[in-house]
Amino acid sequence: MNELPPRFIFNDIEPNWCSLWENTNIFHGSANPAKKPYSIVIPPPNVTGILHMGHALNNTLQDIIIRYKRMQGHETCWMPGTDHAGIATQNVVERQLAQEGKTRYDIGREEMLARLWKWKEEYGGTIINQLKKLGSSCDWARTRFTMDDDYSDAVKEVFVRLYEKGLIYRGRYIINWCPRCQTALSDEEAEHREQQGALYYIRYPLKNDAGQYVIVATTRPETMLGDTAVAVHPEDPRYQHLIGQTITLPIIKRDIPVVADAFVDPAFGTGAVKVTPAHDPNDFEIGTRHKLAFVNIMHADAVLNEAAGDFSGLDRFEAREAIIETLKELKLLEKVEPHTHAVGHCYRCHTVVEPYLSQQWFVKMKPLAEPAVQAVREGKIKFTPERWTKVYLNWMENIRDWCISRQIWWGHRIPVWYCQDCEEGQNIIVSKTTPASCPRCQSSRLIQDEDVLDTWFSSWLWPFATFGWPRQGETTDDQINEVNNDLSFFYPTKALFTASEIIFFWVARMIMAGLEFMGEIPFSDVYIHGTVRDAQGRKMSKSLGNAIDPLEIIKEYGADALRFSLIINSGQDLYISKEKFEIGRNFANKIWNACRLVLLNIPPEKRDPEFFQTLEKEQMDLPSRWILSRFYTTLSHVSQAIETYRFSEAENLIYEFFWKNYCDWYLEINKANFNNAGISSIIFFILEQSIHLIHPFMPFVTEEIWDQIKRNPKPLSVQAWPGHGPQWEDQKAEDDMQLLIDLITDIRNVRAQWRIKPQQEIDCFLSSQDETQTALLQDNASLLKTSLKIRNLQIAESLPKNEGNSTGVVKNVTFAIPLGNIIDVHEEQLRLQKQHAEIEKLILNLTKRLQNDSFIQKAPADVVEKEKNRLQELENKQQDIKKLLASLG
RNA sequence: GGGCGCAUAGCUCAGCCGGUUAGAGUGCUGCCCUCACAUGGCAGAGGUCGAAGGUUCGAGUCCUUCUGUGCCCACCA
Repeated sequence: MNELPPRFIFNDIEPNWCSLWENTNIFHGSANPAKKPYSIVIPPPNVTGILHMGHALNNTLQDIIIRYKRMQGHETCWMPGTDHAGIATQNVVERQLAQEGKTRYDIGREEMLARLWKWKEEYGGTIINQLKKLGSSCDWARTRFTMDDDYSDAVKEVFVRLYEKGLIYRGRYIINWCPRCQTALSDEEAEHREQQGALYYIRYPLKNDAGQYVIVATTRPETMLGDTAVAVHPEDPRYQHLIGQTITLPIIKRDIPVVADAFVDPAFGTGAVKVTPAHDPNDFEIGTRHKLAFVNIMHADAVLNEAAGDFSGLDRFEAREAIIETLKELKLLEKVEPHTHAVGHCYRCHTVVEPYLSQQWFVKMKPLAEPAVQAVREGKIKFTPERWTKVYLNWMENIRDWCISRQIWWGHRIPVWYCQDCEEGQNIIVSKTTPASCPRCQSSRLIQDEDVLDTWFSSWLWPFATFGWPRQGETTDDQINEVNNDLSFFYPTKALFTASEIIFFWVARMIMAGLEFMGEIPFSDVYIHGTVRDAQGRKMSKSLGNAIDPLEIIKEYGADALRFSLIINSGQDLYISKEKFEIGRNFANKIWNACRLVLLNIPPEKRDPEFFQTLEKEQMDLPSRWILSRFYTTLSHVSQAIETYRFSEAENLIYEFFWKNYCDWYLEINKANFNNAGISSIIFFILEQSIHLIHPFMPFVTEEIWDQIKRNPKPLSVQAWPGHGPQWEDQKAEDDMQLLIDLITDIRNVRAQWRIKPQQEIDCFLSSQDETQTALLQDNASLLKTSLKIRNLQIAESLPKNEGNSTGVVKNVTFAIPLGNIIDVHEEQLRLQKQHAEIEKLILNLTKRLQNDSFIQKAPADVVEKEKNRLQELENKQQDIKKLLASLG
């Protein structure tokens, strides 16, 4: 045991535990009717992902609770895996291609998919390995990918079922289009950011009234090339005469009508709106209502097309400039006002998205949302913190249809075929497998839809597709049976941990899918943790260069340090700088060194954590009764905190107990008492139990210590959580010990004040009017003597005459330290006077309160009682201080 | 434009149901390299709990308004 180093060498130790845990498969869970299930599913990181602080926080939280539940004897399963991340992954491989000077169209779909899979095989495991380094106790053997064969099967099954139910439809609508990725995006995938733009006021001349014009205002003047009407509010008095008139659209010279539509807000701009049905969602509505023409002026890459006349070939932003110039020349630009507005950006490549008219597949959301709203309203699913409930409900109640088709190649291809020999609109075949012929006309000229599904259309099945759905019940072979058991055993899962940004993308949709396909909620608790930011409050990002790499922290401070530090700061959003991780590093080191002290002083044959339990509690000394009480109250508070998802509080309790109680007091007091069988039994017991308590938070250092202790061949990860010990909880012991601690602290203060050398011994007189207190002091005389380096300790009814004593009062105990001529009487007086004044103030306030009839009548009796006792105590103390002052002369 | 947070020691934050003298970490000051740990020990200084009202016997804690700050949602072109 002598080779235990004085530092916790995490770099050597952590990888060993990672591989041992994984190789022994101890985190594997399977249907086990003898135990209660506890399951969570990981929010699958993108295969393109590399571990950032958000992942580290998210996964540490999950690991804490799953380790805790595992130790409590649940059959646990933490399902790991990755998400194929359609657009993100395709972008990565497209960038590789670009270096070869190629695009995906150059190499074709098949070759591109081959490259994508190759990339996935090569790099897709990166983040999983990084999660392992964190200590995540996932059921690694189960690791799933959202494009695994059976997972794809689930996705197709879902598409077919929804289609057959009439909840999936195809249609031409305005969607968010990313001109760079050249695909449709859902509303959630368009991130709106405030931007400084301009509002352009343009004159639109009336056709039959030379010189007259209407002024319209727009932020995107280039879209005027696609205008097919001008709209005004039907009751706007300014424009009554215009309704039904014709306008000649400048530049393009198209005749367009003025229509009346209640959508128009008369207060905004000029109250007249240009209508571009093919390039704006509202205009699309107006266009539909008034049967206007839909003129698309852009190619898929946002370059203007032939419909733009002279401007065709220009990019949309170039066209904007050109149009403005032209309008100026034509004297049709009335004015330009600065205008800030929210502009949508692609959440993957940050290009400004274009509202674009195209044919896409949609999911009708209202019918799915209703039960999902219900489940949350009825409290079947609870959000923590609770306030996110409202955010969820608000979104769900205003939910819009979900555009699920993407014009990319990496993903689940839409299971739809079009018959070339059937009429448009009647030619759709939806099928899980490739159909041989058209069921209507038997033609075999079928073409599969080119598009793939939104990545989230597979992610939303994660809680049950990962457990084998939908093969459940389809066959009876043994392997499938096991799958079936897993699904019914582990579904629904218990808790979901994620960040607030993901509520709409994923959480809400999983709830809908769970209810729709499993008939049951996917999880009962949703824990929303804070965002990790840098010290200035900015989001951590690679482009800002302010990111702290969790892997760097693991290398420098250890995974335990990373985990502990993140969690202790996780009460709200986290503002992280490197120094924040020192607390975890220092604590891990402290635990390690406490272990060294204990192991170096108690040889293996003498390690007996059961021995003390054969002793009568009354025979134990105060510090022992105190530390046992502290341990068991801490244990129950920590358990409670974890159960209610108050993780930072749990860590605070542990930190306080282990460091401040166990190390600073119990071990310090008993350093010389290792040969006492009772004491060393307790020292060992508390150490051993503490590492159980700490293990979910800091698995590596505790596992290593457990290994050093060698009490049981199985890893600490699968040991039992400590049982409760109400018989050891002892408030009296805690109070008594606190008195001694306060007394010792005060006397040390005196030593420090008068510059008494640490090694110098002193004499000390103690006195108390209270018999039980006197007894307490006498019983613990040796503790006081060693803690304070006291040569002669005298406990008497009164203090000796003051001849150069420094004195003080703690509760009802007075003390005097004879120091002779080093005492400056004046300073000593000042110190006591200051104390006296403080107490005077307290007494005054308290007396006032106790004299208030309302307080006596209305406050609870125990509060009044407490206050009375406190007043009594303060008055005694004041008397004591007066005496001490008098003795100074 | 709506909605939601946050504001407590120099800094970062705890403070659950309103009830003793508001806590911790870090930083700062002083003393200690005492044979587990200087990533340590002991002791200390430091707060009118953002502002103003209100409810209450009693408010950091509940209510209202305001100020500052952060986030989310939204089809005012």
